[in-house]
Amino acid sequence: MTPAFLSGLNEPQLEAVTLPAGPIARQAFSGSALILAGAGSGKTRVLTTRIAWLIQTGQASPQGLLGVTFTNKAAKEMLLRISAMLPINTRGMWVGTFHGLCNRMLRAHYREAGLPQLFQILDVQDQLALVKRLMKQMNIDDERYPPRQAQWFINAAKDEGKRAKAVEPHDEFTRRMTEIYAAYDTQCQREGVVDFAELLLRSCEMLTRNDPLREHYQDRFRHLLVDEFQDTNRLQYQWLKLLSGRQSCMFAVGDDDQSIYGFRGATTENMRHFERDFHVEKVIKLEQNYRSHGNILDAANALIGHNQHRLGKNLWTSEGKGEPLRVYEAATDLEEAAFVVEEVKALRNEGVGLGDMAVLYRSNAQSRVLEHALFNASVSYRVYGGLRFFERQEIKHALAYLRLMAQSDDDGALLRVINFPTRGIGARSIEQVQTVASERGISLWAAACLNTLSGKAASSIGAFVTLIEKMRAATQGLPLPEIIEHMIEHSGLRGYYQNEKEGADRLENLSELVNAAAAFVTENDVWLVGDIPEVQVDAPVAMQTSADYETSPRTDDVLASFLAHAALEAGDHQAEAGAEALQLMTVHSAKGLEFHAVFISGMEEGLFPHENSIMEPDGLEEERRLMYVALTRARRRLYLSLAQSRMLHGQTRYNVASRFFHEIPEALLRRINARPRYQEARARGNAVTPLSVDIATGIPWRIGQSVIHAKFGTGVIVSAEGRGAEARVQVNFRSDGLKWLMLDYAKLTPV
DNA sequence: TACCTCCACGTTTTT
DNA sequence: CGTGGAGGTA
Repeated sequence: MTPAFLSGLNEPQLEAVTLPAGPIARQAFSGSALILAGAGSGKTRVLTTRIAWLIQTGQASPQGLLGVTFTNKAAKEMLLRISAMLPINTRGMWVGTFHGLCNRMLRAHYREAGLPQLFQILDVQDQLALVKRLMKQMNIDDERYPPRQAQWFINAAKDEGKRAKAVEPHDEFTRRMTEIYAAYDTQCQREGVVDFAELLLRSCEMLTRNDPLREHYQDRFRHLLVDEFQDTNRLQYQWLKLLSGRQSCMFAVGDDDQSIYGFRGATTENMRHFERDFHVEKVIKLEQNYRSHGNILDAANALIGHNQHRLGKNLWTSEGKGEPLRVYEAATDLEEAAFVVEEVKALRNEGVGLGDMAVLYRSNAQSRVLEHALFNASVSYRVYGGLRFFERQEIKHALAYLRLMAQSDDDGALLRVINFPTRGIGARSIEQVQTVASERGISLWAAACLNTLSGKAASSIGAFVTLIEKMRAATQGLPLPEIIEHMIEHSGLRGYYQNEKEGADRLENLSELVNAAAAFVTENDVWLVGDIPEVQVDAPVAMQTSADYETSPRTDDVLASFLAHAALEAGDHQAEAGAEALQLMTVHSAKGLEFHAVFISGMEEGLFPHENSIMEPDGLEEERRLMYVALTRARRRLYLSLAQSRMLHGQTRYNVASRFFHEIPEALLRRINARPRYQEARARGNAVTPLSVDIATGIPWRIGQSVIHAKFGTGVIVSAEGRGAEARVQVNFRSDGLKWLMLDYAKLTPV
């Protein structure tokens, strides 16, 4: 009998879903599979159907498999689809993000991991604050050693699986960074906090060190299924390997052509390593695309074909060719934006939903001009990438109070709120506490609790300590939303924002936090008491038992879970409000999404591909993959637009068209306007400055003029100086960058 | 302590 | 051109 959920799959999809797995072969890991799934080829469907099939056919129990994704959204989607196919409760399944699953594991085995029971998770902001604090304490010059770079260094090292002592310092800079890293780790341990990368690293170390524990999980997870495998970094791959036993089958789905997070340590090498380490016999390719029309796919295939390092695949569709790609060349960024607005309005009038259109750009800075134009035209739009709910100032303050109540050694939390709202604890008082803390190697909270402070500090800080302890005592045993309610009231946050002029929104967000907590409790009650106990291991190691969890969840546990949730799932980048809004986002954010119509704006050398990427080893190839992602977002209509001049960093820049135009067959492109000429643009009042050179020759050289040079190829005149025979122009060449040329000698041809 | 002014900086960012 | 952080001043 064929399960209903298998119907409608195409041949390779079906093959992937029903690939024999398990102990058929004797070789370790055999049965593992790599699914090379192109954009829009039904990757998520294959992954979830595979899970359903494994369970339905009795090859796996819901508890015996592990499903890993990168985003919370993908994890939710996966669970949703599984429960649509099978009548099972997905709640206790180990399906989640790398970080979420690591968090779960570390909570269950906090002693083995060497962590306090209620360890807190630092988000990016918290982490940076800690690094800064530490560097100040260590007297490190933050000019020579910028804290951001230290943070980057630490995360990069952790993503490689390296502790400070494993880093080899080649020079003074890395030596210093390593020092900071070591101190940072010590401090985190002292405070009982972990950053994102630490969740992974700590899990890996625990599993490596603790044989019974590792064997327990290896034995339990017979099937490991990984989404977006091309985005895994070394550490994540190591984690997956540690969880795979001799009986385990790994099912990895990914697309090397959509690997766009190399700058964060993701490496497609993992795909090659995977084939080798897990004895993958056959790579299944999903190449039929269900999203886009043929011309769009042809363009994407042609473009990505310029990359050298590929596993190789070609998308195709059974749909027609559709429309050509529309290319619009504007004189200025303002004109480009105006074009987008007009076209969006036209499409809307044709019946295309605003929410089914997106404007993509390479970098966030490009959104401003677009927003401005859209706002003036009263087109509703939504920009991705703003502050998320749990990252808002008032929410961070509230969370800091909660963190302090749960786990007082959290210095970052203490520093955030010890004088917010102001309660007369100035820098001097805090300094006193810090001195005591560092002298004795204890947390700020512990230092504040000692009676060693003098003068004004003693009483004000004593009052703060009492405040926190009172709130803790008063909320003991209360449901989470009431705890938060109480805290907002008694911490003084409510009072503070009530007096603020712009406090209304913030107060609203604080109420929203209470709602979020209520929702969290409702959604997770089973998880808290029901799931963790089965992680019990009967092994001769000291390990907490299920008994710890069988009673109803302690207030602290619920609070800690909620705080972890807040850190790991900071919320949507912006509320879903008004789905009928044009979507504005970076190409990175667009990954995984699709739209009827897509505008890729800023198709210029220096912007896309980004100038900084050209220097990096795999930089251009990653930019091309990024472009590939951008192209494949569109279902029916695709616009590529560029501006000859654009305001960037307060200066007008003149860029040439992106090289990616030359990598797409001209037959697929339709240029929908004549190349604007600068004179005309100027006449229309656009900022195109005439060249200050004396035009003795009669050739109307102008700033922004596109030219061709016999040796350097195409470029744009960027600036000029001198007159007559002395006249020189600076030209921005596509391949060779900026060059100064004597007008009299260089044989420039206007384009 | 709060506000203001000046200066430096300016890819991408699932967790 | 805008922003955010740091530092100075009322």
